[in-house]
Amino acid sequence: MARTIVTSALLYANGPLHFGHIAGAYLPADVYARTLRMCGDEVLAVSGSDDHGVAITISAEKAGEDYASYVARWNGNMRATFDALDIRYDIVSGTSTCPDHADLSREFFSRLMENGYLVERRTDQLFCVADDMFLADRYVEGTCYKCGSEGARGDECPSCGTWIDPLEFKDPRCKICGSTPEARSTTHWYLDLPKLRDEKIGDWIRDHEWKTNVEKFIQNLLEDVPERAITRDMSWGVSLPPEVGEAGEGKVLYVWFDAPIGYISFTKELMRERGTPEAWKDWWQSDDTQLVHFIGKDNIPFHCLVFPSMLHGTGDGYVLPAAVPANEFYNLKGGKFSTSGGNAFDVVEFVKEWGVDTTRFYLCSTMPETSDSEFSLEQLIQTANTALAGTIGNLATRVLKFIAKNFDAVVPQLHEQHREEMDRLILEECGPIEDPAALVKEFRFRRAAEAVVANATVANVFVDRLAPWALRKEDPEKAASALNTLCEWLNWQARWMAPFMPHKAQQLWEMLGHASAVADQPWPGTPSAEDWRSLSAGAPLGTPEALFPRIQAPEPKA
RNA sequence: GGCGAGGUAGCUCAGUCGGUUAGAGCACUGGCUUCAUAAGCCAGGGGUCGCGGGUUCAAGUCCCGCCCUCGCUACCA
Repeated sequence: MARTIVTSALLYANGPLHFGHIAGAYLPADVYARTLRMCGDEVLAVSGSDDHGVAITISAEKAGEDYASYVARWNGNMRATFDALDIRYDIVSGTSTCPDHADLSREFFSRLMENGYLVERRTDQLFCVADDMFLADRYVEGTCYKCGSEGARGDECPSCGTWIDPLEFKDPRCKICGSTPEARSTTHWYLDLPKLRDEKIGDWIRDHEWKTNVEKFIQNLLEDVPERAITRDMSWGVSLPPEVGEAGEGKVLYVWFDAPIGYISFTKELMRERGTPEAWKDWWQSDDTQLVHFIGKDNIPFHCLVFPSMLHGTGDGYVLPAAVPANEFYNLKGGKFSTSGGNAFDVVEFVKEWGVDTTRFYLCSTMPETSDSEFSLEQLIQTANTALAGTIGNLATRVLKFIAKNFDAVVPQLHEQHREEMDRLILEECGPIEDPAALVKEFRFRRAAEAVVANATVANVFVDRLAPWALRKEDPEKAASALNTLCEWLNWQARWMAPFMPHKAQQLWEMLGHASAVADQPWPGTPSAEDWRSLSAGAPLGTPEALFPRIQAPEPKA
C-alpha cells in the first residue's frame, strides 16, 4: 500500500488564516489527502502553527499578552478555520506546544553539528539596551549612508535600494522603542549549506523533478547558497543543546530552523497519543514513504533546499520530499490578501454565509497553480449558480424528482435489451469522461474541479438525448432503463465530488438511498461498460432536494 | 538594487517538445427543449497572444532590448 505524508506549511502564529493561505497550502492538501485515501493509500496529514520568532514576541507584547497565550489564540483561529472549511489533518499542533518539538529540534542541531555541518561564528550585532534584545536587521532604522535619505531599514534602503549593514549606520535607532542600540559581540551557529550542497543534496536537487514554477527558482538559488545563521539571541523558542556550552546561553534556534522539524515532531506527538510511539519512524525514516509538502511560493527555498539539506545532514535516513506542489499567490482585488492591510475578510463568517462546499469548490477551481490568480465573490456566486446549481445540482433533482413522481422513488429497472445502448450512449457518446483523481495526483486541482462538472454535463447530455419525459409515454421500459442509468451515474458523481465537496457529496449519496459514508467508498476512477453498475433495481431512494440552492448576488454595497 | 513570477477573448485563466484555422469556463447572441433549482442541450460572435527587433520553413512558445503589474529580499500561503 502506498503511504504518503502530506504536510501543509506551518502557519506563522501571528495573524489569522486567510484565503491566500487556504488556497495556497491547506485546501489542496486536504483535497489531495481525501483523494488518496479514497484511492486506498495510507495518508498522514500534518499541519500546525509556527510559534517562535521575534515578530511574535513583539506583536504579543504590543497586544499585552504573554507569548504562549498569544500564540494559542492564533493557533485556535487556525483550527476554527480548518473546521469551518472541513479541512482535516491527523494532527494540528504548534511548535511551542508540541511536547516532542524542542527535543527533536535540538537533536537535529546536535546531529548536524556531529556531522560537521554547523559552523560557529562570533559577530557584532546591534543590541537595544532598553528592550534588552539583539535587533534583527529589520528592527533597526537610520539614515542611509549612501543616498542620505532617512528611514533606511537595517536590511535595505527603500529609496536607493542599497543593501544596508546596520552596523554602519551613524544614527541607528531601535524601531521598537526609538532608542539608540549599541554594537555587541555574540556567537551564533550557521548551517553550512554550501557543504551540504556539495556532499549530495546539490545533486539530488538538480536531478529532482520539481514543479515548473519551483524549478527555476531553486536551481538558481543553488548556485550561490550562503551559510545561514540558525540561532538567535532571545528567549522565546527552542533552547540550544547542552553540548554547545556557555556560548549557547540565552540563545534559541532560529524559527525557520525549528519550524519544518515540526512536521516530524507533530507526527511523533500523534503516534505517542495513538500508543505507538515508534511508529513515526515508519513514516519519516522509510524509503517507502512519499513526502509531499504543500506550500506557497514564498516557502520554496526552505522546503526545496534548506529542509532537505537538514534532513540529509542528520544522516538519520529521513525521507526527502517527493513533490513540493508550491502554489503561487491568490489575490483579492488585485492585491495580496493581507489582514494587516485590511484586504481580507473573516473566513469563518464567509463560509457561514456562502457555504463550505461552494467555497471549497470555488477555491479549487481558481487555485493559483501556475500563476497568481484572483479571488472574486461575484465569480464565486456565478460558479455556484452555473457549475454547481445548474450543472451538478440540477442534474440530481431533474433525475431524482422525475423518478419520485413517476417511478415510485426507487431505483428503476434496467431492462437487459437496453443495457448495451445505454452504456454506449453515456460512456462513449455524451462527451469525454475524466478521472478527477488522476488530475489531483498531478496537482492539477483546477482541472480536477472542472472534470467533476464536465462529468455531470455528460449525464445532462444523456438526459436531453433520451428525453425520459417523452419516453415515459412512448416506451416506459426504456424510460426506466435510462433513469436507472442516470442513478448509476449519480452514484459515481457523488464519489467524484467527495474530496472537493464532502458535505454535498454525502447529501447526494444519501439521496441515492445510501446510509454509508461516501468518503469511505473506494475511489471509482472512470466507468467502463463491464462493471460500472452497482445499484439494485427497486432499492429505495432518498428524498430529492436541491443540492445547491441558487444564491442571490448581494446588492452592491455603496 | 538583487531574485522570482506575470502581461493571451469583456472577466478569470489553460496553452506540453516551437508545428494545421490560438483553447476552456463565465458573460453575450441565436436556436432547441420543458424532466428539473428561470435549470438543460446545440450553435455562434468575440483575440495584432504587452511593445520593438532577431533566429527559423514555422514563434504565444526560443534569443535580445524596452514598457507595465505583482511578490520576495531572510518572521508571514
